[in-house]
Amino acid sequence: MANPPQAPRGMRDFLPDRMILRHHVTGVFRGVFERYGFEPLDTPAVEYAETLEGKYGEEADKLIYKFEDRGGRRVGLRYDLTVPLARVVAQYPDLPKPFKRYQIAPVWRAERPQKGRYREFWQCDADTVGSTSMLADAEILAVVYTALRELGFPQFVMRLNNRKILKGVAAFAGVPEGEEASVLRSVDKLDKVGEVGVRTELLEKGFGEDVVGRLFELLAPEASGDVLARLRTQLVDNAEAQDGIGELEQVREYLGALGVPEAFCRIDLAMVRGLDYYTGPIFETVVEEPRIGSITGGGRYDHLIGIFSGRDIPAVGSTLGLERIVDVMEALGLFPAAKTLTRVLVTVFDTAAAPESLRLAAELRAAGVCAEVYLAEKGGFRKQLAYANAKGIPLVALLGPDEIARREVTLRNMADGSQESVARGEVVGRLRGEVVGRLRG
RNA sequence: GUGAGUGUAGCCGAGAGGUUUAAGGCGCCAGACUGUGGAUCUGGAGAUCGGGGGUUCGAAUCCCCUCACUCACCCCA
Repeated sequence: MANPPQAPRGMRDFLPDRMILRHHVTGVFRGVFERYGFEPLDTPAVEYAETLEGKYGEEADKLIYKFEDRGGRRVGLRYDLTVPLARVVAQYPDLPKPFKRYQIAPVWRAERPQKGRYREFWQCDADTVGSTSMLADAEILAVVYTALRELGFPQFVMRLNNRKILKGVAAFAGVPEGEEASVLRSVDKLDKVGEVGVRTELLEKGFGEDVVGRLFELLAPEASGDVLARLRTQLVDNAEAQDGIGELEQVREYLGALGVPEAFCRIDLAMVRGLDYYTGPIFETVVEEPRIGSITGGGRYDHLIGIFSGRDIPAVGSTLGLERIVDVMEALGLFPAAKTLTRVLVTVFDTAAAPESLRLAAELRAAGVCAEVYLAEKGGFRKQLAYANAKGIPLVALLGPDEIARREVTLRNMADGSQESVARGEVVGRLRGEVVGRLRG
């Protein structure tokens, strides 16, 4: 083993026990997406490089996996699911609008791997294309809320902000033209490094005391009262900011009507999001424990599709980060223990008895029960029970010469070792309740 | 891309230049228990100490390079 085989850096294998958890999560997401009327879409892992480039921002562009195909064409692995969606919408102009799609698929980023961040990871996106209404934005947030709640998350915070407000804040503070992004990047770290940390960083970047001071006049967390009402008066002269404030007020109202409790949302003026293409409301979800960064992220991007089609089409959406969500759920113990989906192991006593075992397994499967046959004609029940135990299969159907002669099956419960004899004809009826298509809680 | 740390059997992990023919635990295999798992006992297999080069009479132990992993920065799910 001079050169042990391994998966590429930052990319991982998912063994069955892991895949069961991931399927559980994506299954819940798919159900929620479809319940809200989003339809499935898939796109290639590879896009032409020019499709991907110049959409995310200067820093992010460097993290796109790029290479040449056999024909010398510059291509790249998709960096997210939003840009491919924009491409699709531009390419198929006849899609009825609003177009609501979801996509659950891997994306790639050539970053240095770290806690909660991988080079290959899955995003679960829901986006609405063709509506400028805040109904669409609120719906996206409701989808995120519903999905996380359905997974069993007891608490999380969806942070809301608006790019239009951020622009207004920068203007109010007197941030020089073209320096807004730099300022906002620092502001984004507020919850991480604190006000002092952000002030220090901004001063180090060369911004004046007055600029930084005015910035924090606006960013000051509320002692009481309403952030948006306060901003209304502070940014009274900035039409765009007023617009953004109005949007958030509307989102807030709709969210209430959609049944999303206020405790799960927070207007957070210091939340920025890194991607360039956002134009209006932006959102992300964080959990207190464990600290792992955001588990969802999204926002409105009214000009992205126009880059491809020449005609702007408004859009809004959010992504749910599969690996981070799985990581958090594990840390929180939100997964029921399950190493396998198989509910019953049917034993094979010997060559002569094997057909009986196969017949039983076939009947169980036809009834929808996940059933496995032990794949050897010898070895004894000892080995077969040890196998069931190791795999975590909860039930074993023992089928030896005695049972076959008596037209019975011995059902053994692996959890407590209890056994009972069941008439051969009643076994399937007895186990029908064991139908499983997914992880059970 | 920048910085720091780690790398010893499938996994965890002692050893820190010379009785190391490299502990121990988990797991694995076999037997006690030839129709019954998870407990216990006994025995067994499995490592040229990430890879390459160097220093030395002697290297898992020191130096250099390289690869991988972890953490932080940047950025982000």
